[in-house]
Amino acid sequence: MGITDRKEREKLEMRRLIMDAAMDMFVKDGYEKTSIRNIADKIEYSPATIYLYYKDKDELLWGLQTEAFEKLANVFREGITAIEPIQQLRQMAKLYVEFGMGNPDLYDLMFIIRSPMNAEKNEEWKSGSSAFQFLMNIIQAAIDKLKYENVMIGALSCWSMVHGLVSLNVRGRCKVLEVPEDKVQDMLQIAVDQYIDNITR
Amino acid sequence: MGITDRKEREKLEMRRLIMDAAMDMFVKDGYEKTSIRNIADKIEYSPATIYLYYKDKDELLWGLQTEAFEKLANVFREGITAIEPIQQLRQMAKLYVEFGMGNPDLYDLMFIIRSPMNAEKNEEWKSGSSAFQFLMNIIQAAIDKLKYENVMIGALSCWSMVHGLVSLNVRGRCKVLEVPEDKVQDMLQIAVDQYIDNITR
DNA sequence: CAAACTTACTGAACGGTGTTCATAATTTAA
DNA sequence: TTAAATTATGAACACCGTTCAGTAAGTTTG
Repeated sequence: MGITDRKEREKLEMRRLIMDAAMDMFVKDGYEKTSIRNIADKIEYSPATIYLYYKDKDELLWGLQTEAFEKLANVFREGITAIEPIQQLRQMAKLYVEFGMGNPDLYDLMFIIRSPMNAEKNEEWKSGSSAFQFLMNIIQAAIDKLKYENVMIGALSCWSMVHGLVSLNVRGRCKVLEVPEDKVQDMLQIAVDQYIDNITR
Repeated sequence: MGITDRKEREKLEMRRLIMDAAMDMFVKDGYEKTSIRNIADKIEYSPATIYLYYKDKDELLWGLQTEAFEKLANVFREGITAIEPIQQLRQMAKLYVEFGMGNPDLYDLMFIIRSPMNAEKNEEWKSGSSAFQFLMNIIQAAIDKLKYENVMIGALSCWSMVHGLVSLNVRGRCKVLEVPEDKVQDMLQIAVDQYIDNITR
């Protein structure tokens, strides 16, 4: 039955149409402007139609999040060129911070916003998991040269450090430093480098 | 003129009434349930009345944030008993994490939510600043025993570490660890302790 | 004391949000 | 061609923050 196949295809195309419009708006106009109604407007469908393809907004955001993680994965794939694990860790940390500072809305979606973490609880946040696994692998490979005793706690610590720096910045808490914007950016990189210095034996 | 004084008093009382109701709801029911309309309901006034005492919701949240910082300051005042600066840092970090994990909604307000950071930009986030200053003082006092070269970068690093741990948790990103809830809590403390070990000479 | 003025408060509305559902339009099957 | 199934939507619901004309209360003045 070819019709069923076409229907299947059309369903996927519609989902793509919605996803792409949503991602566009998200990257260009940020989270706040990305409402179901606005997305519907953009693709010239009724808001109700979107609900035929996505259960609710959370599910849609969860889809966006997954794509955002693919973006970050690509950044890592292309940017981590070193062979030496410690160097890899350095590159990874730098790329992470750059990604976060350069795509604050996507970063929000991936690591800060509460919403999409509620959708499909049993999908286990697969996209995020694999990024974390990637970090764990690097730390595992470098464990002899690191002061960490436990790979998972090490990975968590690394991640927390860079996430802490990025998220405090993204959410405007670095005002307390009373230091100009670009100076803060430098401080972040210094802090990251210093951190890796401190955890290497 | 006694009347003007009374009016002044009544104005302050009304602001307190609103603040208290808002704080109550925030702590008890979280951010989402705390709407202007709900607060108005609780204090048995019209929503419009609240706007006679607070310019907008941001200003109200900013007030809540300030009070939350006072709470945290009290936690520090009572909980930091050590004399030795490194020990003080240890205590502070522990208290910070406990506070964040124990009061996730307040933590949100103080360090994650975007809203109240827009209100009154020139007030310079005084409440947050003094908490950071407090951290800087401790690090300054311990600088000889720390691997930091710069007090501010050191303080930023410390803060980022604990904030990273807490905020990843509060926002449900620690699911990737695939480890039970209480185990994560332990890992946090280990990570914090380890971090302080790593930055001490 | 009554009238004029000032202040405090509110109901109703505006434009926005996510979401649902009966109904209409279209496509497929008989 | 007609009946059945799918797909799309308009209108509504219940929220949200916010504004503003109008009312009610308190204060000052004649």
